[in-house]
Amino acid sequence: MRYSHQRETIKKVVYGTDSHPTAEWVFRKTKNFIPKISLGTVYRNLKVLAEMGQLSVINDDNISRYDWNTNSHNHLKCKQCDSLIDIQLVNDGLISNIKKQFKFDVDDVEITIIGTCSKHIK
Amino acid sequence: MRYSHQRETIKKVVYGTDSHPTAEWVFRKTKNFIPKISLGTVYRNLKVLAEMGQLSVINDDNISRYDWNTNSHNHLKCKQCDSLIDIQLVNDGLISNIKKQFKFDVDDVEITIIGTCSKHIK
DNA sequence: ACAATAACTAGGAATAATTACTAGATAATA
DNA sequence: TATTATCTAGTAATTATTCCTAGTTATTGT
Repeated sequence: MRYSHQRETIKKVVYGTDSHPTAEWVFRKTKNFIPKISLGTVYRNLKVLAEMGQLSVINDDNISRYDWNTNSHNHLKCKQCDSLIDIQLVNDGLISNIKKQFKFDVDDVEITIIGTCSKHIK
Repeated sequence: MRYSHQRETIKKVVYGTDSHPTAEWVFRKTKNFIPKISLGTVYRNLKVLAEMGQLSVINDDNISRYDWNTNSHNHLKCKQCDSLIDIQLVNDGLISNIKKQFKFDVDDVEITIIGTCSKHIK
């Protein structure tokens, strides 16, 4: 893996927000630093960064969003403002339970709580 | 909402499998009964059936899959065979906990356990 | 049974997100 | 500094899905 200015900049952009941005958003932000960057480059580098474990990919309503937080964590998704908020749920015993009950080797537990955030509860 | 042979057939196809099929799969299967059905019709009717609460939509790796099981339930996703298996996790107190801790009104809890199913553990 | 009509369909065009391709640019290396 | 393997910009292609439209069909009142 060779050094690339584009990749480093893309990484900094993702690391600089908690908004779980889309590729398009990262593209627009990165253009501020590298005006001639192309969308394909953004997609390719987001993918390799994810493969290297330097960021994680969230599947939100059939579009990919990216997250600098690679620790296992969960999300609150507000239907009103479409925002994703990081939370940490403790699932003590869940994984070993699944393993026992279903003979299923767990790699990851994805939990998304869908609803309405405090800002939008009337 | 008028009766439609196409919609009823699409519904039967989804209700006849546990495989959480994609629109494409439903399209191919439905063609066995209505050879001239169009993919657009399948998409439109899967959408209205979901809106009517007669089936649910699962977001799997940026493609939509459909499930006759509209009760709240969770999934095991095997990375080897790409299958989704229904499970029922009890989240006693989780929802009220979220409500209290984050002032977040919960509509739905999506849990997907990713890993390797019993068939593919070596 | 029949006409009127609103909802539905097939077929294809359009859109959105993402990936693939290619000629030229650039980082690493000797 | 020359070589070269990897990377990029720009664009074409692909995939999943939605939109559009002329024609079809289920429903309703007569």
